[in-house]
Amino acid sequence: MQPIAPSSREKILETAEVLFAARGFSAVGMREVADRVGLSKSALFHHFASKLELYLAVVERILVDIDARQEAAAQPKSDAFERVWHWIEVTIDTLAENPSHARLLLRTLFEEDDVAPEDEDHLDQLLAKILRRVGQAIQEGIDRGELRPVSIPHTLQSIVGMTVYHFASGPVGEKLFGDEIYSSAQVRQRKEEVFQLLRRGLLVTID
Amino acid sequence: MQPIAPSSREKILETAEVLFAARGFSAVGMREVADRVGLSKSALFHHFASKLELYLAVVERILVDIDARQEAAAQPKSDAFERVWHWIEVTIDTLAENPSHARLLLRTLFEEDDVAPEDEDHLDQLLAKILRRVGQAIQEGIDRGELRPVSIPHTLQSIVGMTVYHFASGPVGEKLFGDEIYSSAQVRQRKEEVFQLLRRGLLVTID
DNA sequence: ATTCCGTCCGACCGGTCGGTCGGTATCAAA
DNA sequence: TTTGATACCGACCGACCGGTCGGACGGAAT
Repeated sequence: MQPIAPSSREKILETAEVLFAARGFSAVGMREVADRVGLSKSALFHHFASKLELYLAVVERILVDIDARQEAAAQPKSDAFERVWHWIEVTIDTLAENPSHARLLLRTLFEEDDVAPEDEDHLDQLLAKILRRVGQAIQEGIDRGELRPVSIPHTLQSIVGMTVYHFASGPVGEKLFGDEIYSSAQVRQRKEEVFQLLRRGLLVTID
Repeated sequence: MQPIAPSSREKILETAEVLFAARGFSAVGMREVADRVGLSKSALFHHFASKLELYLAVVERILVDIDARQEAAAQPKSDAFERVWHWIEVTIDTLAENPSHARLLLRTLFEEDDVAPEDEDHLDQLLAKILRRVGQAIQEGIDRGELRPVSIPHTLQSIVGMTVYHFASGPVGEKLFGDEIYSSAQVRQRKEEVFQLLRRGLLVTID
């Protein structure tokens, strides 16, 4: 299913991502996507069999991107917390770079699945892979006595909440931070705040 | 605008809350709400001028409830962190009691406002009041030297992320916790995990 | 008995939704 | 030069959307 041609398909995906991220699946019409891309609505259905398929392709693209970025980030660290933090930092970077990722990700995390069983499974596996990577690092830290014996699922939820939600919180976030959530200074501070909170919260001994 | 009769209006609000929370504003039709309540669609428009007004009424109801619960929770605590934590605990209780609250709240937090300026302001003020209450308590703790000099907005975002997101995360949360997020045991553990993370993360000296 | 009002309904409106269909232009392989 | 596949379009479809309208029913006040 690759040789359909890259250019238009890619433009459709990018445009749809922004719209879906901003307003959600059902509030975005195929007509609107088509107009923004500069194609006819029929052309969209040439590239994607249905609206749902387009949506799933958008989500998968994001998950694959995050997974690849985490994978690419080498981790020669021996320190358990440093390894956990390294992955979190990479994820924060990708979320801060493109807010649409964060918003769309948050949607898929808490929205009821209207999804077909087949593709749902695929996306779930991608997501599980990303979470498992961080979860296992925490578990190893606990086993080695470096980290407190926290609940892995609960800690993952906290991490997701502190990262994905932060960069997805649109109007409210902008009200709290004055429209500068995504500025490099604010991103740096976000990292620092989360880092301190997690370090003190997770480590057994703080130096 | 009170003597419209409580019964039907209340049933509409409750039904709409569940639907809006599960699938969002645009994915829910007035016909569906009407059918679930057992009324005709026209009857809904008798009680609420438009779909948007119904949605705003649902959101306001939730915010007022949370605000009232926080207000009702007396806080004779002299300890700064205990006061902060007390409010967080109350909020966690209300979110855990009715998942629809958490989900709908999360939606309004990060979804773009399609809202009219007037009512938007009203809801924003309610939300700001709830956040300010916790924020000021943290600030006082910092001023008194009990809490680390953290960024108030960032800390608020972290708290929201750890509480609202957790109880709003539908399928993903259920996959992590085995369909028991809202069980009293899991809620208790959630409190404990968040408590430990915040206590160690915020306090200057941990005893 | 009449008036009035809150509550509710069925029928209907214009518009938009996701999706289909027949057809055209292009280009490469035969 | 024909064939076939890719990319695209305009016109169209049935279903459904939020919202309106005129009227029916019942109880309370006059």
